[in-house]
Amino acid sequence: MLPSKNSYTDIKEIVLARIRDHTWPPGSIIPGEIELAEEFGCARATVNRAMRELAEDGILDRKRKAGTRVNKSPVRHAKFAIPLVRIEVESTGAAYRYTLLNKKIFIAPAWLRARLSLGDSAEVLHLQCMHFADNTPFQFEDRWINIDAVHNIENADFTTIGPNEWLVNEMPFTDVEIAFSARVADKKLAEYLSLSIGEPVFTTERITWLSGTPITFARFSFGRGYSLKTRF
Amino acid sequence: MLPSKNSYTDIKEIVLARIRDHTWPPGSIIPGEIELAEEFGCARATVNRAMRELAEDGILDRKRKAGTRVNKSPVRHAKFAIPLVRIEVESTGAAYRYTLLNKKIFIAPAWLRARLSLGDSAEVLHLQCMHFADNTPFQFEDRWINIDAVHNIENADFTTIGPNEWLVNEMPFTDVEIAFSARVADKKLAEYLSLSIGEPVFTTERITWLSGTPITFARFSFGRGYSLKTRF
DNA sequence: ATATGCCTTATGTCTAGTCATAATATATAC
DNA sequence: GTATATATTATGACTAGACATAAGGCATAT
Repeated sequence: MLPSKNSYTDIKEIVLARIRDHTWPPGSIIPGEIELAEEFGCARATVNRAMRELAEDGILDRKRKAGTRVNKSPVRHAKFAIPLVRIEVESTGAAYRYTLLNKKIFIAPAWLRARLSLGDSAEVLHLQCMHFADNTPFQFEDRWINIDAVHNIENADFTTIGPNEWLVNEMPFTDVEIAFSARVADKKLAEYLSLSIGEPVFTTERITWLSGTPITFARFSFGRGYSLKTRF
Repeated sequence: MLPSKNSYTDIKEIVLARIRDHTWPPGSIIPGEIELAEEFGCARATVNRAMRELAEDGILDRKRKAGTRVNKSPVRHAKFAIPLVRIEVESTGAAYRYTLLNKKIFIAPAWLRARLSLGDSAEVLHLQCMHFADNTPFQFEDRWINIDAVHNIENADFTTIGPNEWLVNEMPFTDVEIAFSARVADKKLAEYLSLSIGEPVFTTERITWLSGTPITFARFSFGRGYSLKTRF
């Protein structure tokens, strides 16, 4: 029986403390919600919220009937904000500028069909564009859009607004896959980003789907020294 | 007045749909929880949960009294799992092997003191180690630990268990900063990771604190072709 | 021994309230 | 006009219940 004042954040703290001092060692099952609610002198819903959030953070593993366990390998979850490039640039105080380099409709190449599970003759809109911060190259965007899946695509000219921003506003999506990697600058990329050939380039790739239908594949290549940060 | 069956996920869907079809354009204020609860025929708590989760996802911006607004720049949040290297390697089916390369106590160098806000004569334990997947280099770990902040550090020899795994099990932390970037392989790194000098290396850096006290700084350099993926 | 279905149980979700708190808007005092 | 106190209001947190659902375990029939 603990003192009266117990919020769900307090409960989270207590549970975390018990995990850290090995009262509840990794892999062990912890008492049920009802029992904990009694111990903490609060409603089960309050315990539930605390436990749910700890499970979302990867600290606990919950299963109906099976109960709640302390996660064996403390997989931490880092949350990254994925803002629009424009916002990201503007938030540094720099002026944002956008340029469309290429825009053309293709039959999807084999590698793209494989990535997006597209049919043999699927048409895609291929766009290449640059995002600048105070006129220094910030990001090169290489994007393919599945034309069949995106309504209204013919009404977008992408000369003033980037495909990312357009899609975010016009096109809903349900699933996203993001990958981060380090790549080598080839001739084209070096030229666009004012790099030397062979320089490392921080790259993110994104695929989005709308309930199973692939919408778009995009590769973002960042300028020299870019670093994606998060704190939590 | 909508049909009866309304869960908080349904409400999220409806709200998202209204944002996407511009019923509630970006920046606009949306009806209060009580009003929405009436419309959807459910309790305010249910609307609250839907709205809270949408706010956590960066879709909405909520403030007491001010009300709930559609976020102007739809900042999406990507969640990455940060597992232990060992688990990451083992999950690919490969055999994990760990080697300690160096272990020595130093007076913290200036750049580290600046990063961790350490005093002039603070002592740090510097460790370098390798993580292998099936005997191919997977990750090089370069780690500095603030000795004053970590109890029991003298009892850890780090020959069989990596510092990351040891710290996760022994040392609580409250704040983490993670940065991702692409770097160039220098001579040492190329040697450790079986790369050529100048090759791009995917790098993550991590700093952790325990309620304001810096615990450790670590830089992880990954082998060729590594890519950090997430899906949500 | 094995497969099927039922029962139990812990979590998941929900309701209809209450009280708390932060931020705005308004009224008041100077 | 400006600063300060006050009322209002929307979200935040919580309670004590309820029913839903998934999954483990047990009993039964084959």
